[in-house]
Amino acid sequence: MIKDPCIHVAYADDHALVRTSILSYIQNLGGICADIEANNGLELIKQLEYAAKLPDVVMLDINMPGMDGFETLQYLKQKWPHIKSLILTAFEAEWHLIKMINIGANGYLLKNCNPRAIKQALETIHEFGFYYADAAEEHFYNKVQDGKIKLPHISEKEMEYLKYCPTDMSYSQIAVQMNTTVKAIEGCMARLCEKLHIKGRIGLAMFAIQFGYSKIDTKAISKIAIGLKK
Amino acid sequence: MIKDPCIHVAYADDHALVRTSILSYIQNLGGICADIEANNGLELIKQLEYAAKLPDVVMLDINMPGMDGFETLQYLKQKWPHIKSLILTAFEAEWHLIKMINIGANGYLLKNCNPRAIKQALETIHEFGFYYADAAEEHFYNKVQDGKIKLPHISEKEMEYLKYCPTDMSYSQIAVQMNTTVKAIEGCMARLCEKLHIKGRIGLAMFAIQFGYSKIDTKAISKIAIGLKK
DNA sequence: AAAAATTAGAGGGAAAACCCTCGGTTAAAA
DNA sequence: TTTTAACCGAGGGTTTTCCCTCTAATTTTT
Repeated sequence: MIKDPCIHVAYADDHALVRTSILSYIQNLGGICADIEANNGLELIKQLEYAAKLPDVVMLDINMPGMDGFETLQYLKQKWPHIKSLILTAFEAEWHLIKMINIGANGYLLKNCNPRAIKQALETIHEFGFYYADAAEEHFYNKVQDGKIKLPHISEKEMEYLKYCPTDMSYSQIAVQMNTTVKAIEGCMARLCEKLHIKGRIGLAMFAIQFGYSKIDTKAISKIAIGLKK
Repeated sequence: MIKDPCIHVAYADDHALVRTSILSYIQNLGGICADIEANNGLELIKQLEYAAKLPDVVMLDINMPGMDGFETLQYLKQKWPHIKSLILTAFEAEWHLIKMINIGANGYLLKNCNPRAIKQALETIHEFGFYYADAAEEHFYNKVQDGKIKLPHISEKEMEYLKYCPTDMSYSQIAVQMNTTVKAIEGCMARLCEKLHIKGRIGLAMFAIQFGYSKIDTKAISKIAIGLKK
């Protein structure tokens, strides 16, 4: 059997223009072959199931509609543990990085990185199984792996509260939705504030938005603010 | 003089990997020549000032550190009115679109568009001065131009309030920062709610974040939530 | 099985945010 | 110029949120 000199990659990102461009860019750099691209995690998984040849490395965006990067990586690691992964994301948040390391990401790259870094990342991951941008990141990675840096655990109720948090609903309305009492919501909120070292509902709302516990419909809020219906 | 068959473009986007990839992609499509790229508006303008030849079309991202797409376009239209512009943004918000049309953008394209659309957009803008993705967008564009769709006016005080809105500061603290009283803040908030058809401070906070009236430091909130210092 | 920790929820009081009305000022329009 | 309209801020009352304490249930450790 002849050794394939090419690293085969797949890439899931909802920004088609960005996705196609990046794939075309890295293919032009040579040594890399882009076989599969998808708009979100679910699409990617479907394609992998029917693929003649699984990719060596999967590149994943975090924010995607339908199935996001976290869920997708979780599924991939469970179904095809040997496939390597590179997270490609737009914003710098240790929360995301830690979460991804815990799930088992093999590399993590920001979209504002030096363009040449992506080829190196893919090659390093393919060869050694890991990619660090620098020594500091490697140090951080090791600490997370050793359990020295942990994400606070967020319970089901708390997640549900976070979902309603960046909303114009009052606690009594949220209580109805969550089938509980105002007092329960207040407790939920107080505990979250404590474990996240965040002060007040607005802070929690920002947290929820930034880290994907809640989404806001940009398009809708835009229309409301302009005064168009719906 | 020989006619230059190539459309010269410049592109400002803080995501270097995305920027380089997209420029490389469109150059490969042919007929387009990428001369200048920058991390933000200020960098772009500096480069344009010393450029031997100004580009035909400038592509702009909206969210950029330092100088964002709005400020940049405003400056460009005032200094070099003949340069055409194409806004390239990740998220769909009529608010942004209207603002850009008002400033004088020649085209507006989402990053999740069909990759081929970008070449067409650049060519159409270069030739005719405008690009619409479809008839609906053209219709919308005309309505904005005719003043049939307007953005509510936001006063200085209101903008300042919006800046502090997605914050854990209480109104009394904000009042100190803004050198005014709690009552003034409350009035400010009530008027904003009315003109934006938004209910409550949290809603306004979401609005402020989404439309660039305030920024949150993702990195900082992430560290706080994990419990690391700073 | 006892002890400790985690999670959930209630009470009550203090503080902050919200709502409605109104007067005064400035700026634009008739 | 008179009228309109937008902007800013105050008063006062209501609702919501926040904070502190305490109890109960469940889970984990020892």
